[in-house]
Amino acid sequence: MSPYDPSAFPPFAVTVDLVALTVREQALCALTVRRAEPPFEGAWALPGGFVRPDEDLAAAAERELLEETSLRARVMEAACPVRRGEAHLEQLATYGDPGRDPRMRVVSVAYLVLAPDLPTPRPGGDVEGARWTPVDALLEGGRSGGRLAFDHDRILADGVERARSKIEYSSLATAFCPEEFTVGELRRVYEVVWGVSLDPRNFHRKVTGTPGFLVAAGGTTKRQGGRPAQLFRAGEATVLNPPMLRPEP
Amino acid sequence: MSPYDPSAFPPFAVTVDLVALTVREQALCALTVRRAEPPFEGAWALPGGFVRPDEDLAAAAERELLEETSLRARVMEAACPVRRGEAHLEQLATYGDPGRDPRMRVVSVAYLVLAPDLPTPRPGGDVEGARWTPVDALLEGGRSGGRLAFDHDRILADGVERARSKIEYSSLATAFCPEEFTVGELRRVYEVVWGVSLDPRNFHRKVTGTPGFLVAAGGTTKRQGGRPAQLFRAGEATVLNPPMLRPEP
DNA sequence: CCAAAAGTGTTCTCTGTACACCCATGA
DNA sequence: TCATGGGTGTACAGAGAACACTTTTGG
Repeated sequence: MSPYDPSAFPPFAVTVDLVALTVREQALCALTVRRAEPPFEGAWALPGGFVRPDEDLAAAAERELLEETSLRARVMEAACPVRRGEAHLEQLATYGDPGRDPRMRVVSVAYLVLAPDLPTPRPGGDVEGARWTPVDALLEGGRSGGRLAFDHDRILADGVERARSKIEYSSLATAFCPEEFTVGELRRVYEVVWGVSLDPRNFHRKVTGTPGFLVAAGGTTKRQGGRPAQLFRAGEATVLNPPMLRPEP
Repeated sequence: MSPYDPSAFPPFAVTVDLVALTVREQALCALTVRRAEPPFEGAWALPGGFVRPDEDLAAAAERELLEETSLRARVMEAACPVRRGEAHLEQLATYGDPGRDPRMRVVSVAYLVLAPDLPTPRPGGDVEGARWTPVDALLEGGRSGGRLAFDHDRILADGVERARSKIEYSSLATAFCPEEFTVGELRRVYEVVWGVSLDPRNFHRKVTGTPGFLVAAGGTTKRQGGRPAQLFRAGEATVLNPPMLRPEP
């Protein structure tokens, strides 16, 4: 059996699935779409679709995201900080269990998207209903709210875990923030994603003291509650050294 | 365009490729095979092959590894320490650039294998020549020694980087060791994989002081040079907290 | 005035680092 | 005896945790 006989390879379908996360209303939310056809008709699922014959995997993920949310993402390469208005996109893992799709053999490459909160989570194109759903309701509370189609529960769980661990040692938490943000807003991202509460004083010293993490945006004030806060943008740093420590409960 | 029309999916070939690493003679080595057919006939490549129609991706990786090295691997799931004689296996990433194989569209799921040094790196089955090659020669020194086939240089680089960062915060370095090993042998693993030298005294305190990392194997001595050293086995811990810090040069 | 969020300073503790020193073997 | 690697003790510096305290807004 020669490893590359072009005529004898088994037929596989290849898709991309998206774990698109954002922070909305004090909750970590994932983008879900409602399936319009069987199997799992009417069930919620992660957005995704076929990779086209001459399309790169990451390009397929970007296209699907754009089609369903009109959100532009940018592939994360080493030392590539997220830019204005663009979401962060990275490969998560590949799921190819035989039988994960009841009709045929489908290998799905999952991508993780970290996006700032959007004014409208407007569904676009051919998708019936797309919306942001709190991941807590989809994962642990999923017994009542209903499970996601296929193995998307596991893909979502893997994506959430990747996001939780990655903001520990990278500057990726800023991908959840708008272009300009305050230290308190960034702290709320960490608190929501990790489900903990952090000391505001120590957090402030930590993030402002890490070179390259934040740069002052000049504009020095904004209303959030009490005293006006300085505005920052994401700096050039991509890795946090020393990392942000996740407290244990 | 419905996302799951069984008759309309584009044809893809799906393969697994292995980045199998071990520590031999003070060098981090990767398993390479020599290609017997075009394209890249005669060139070195990572071992790999087609996923069978009803085979899970991880099972395909295990099968390929067994066929080419008679090495048994075990899929790494959360909280699953490596066991006696078995290698560690985890999914690395998926590579699907159109044109990465000149003949057809091939999506390759790469797996990372961390193995102890083997008595014989014996090639098995239908593979012409399989051998362990120092990764330094394959990566930076690759200009002279010759590049790997396809995009395997990049896959190998990603695998090495994953291994380097993963032994920082997990107990995976023990996967490079035989079942029973000394603290000095474990330290040499870190030194070779990272390409640094570590303080033996502090390293000893660190690893023996981390609960669950090492357990004394009873047998208390062995000859390695000077004074006899205690023998240990890998403990139940999988994550290192606090992590092992990689010194900067 | 009070509540709420933004910042700053200080103290304590923990752990990583550097290095002196002793132990047990082979040659 | 010396060289080699194994293992312990100790002192110093840096960073995280806890928290007192000041600043600046809105109500």
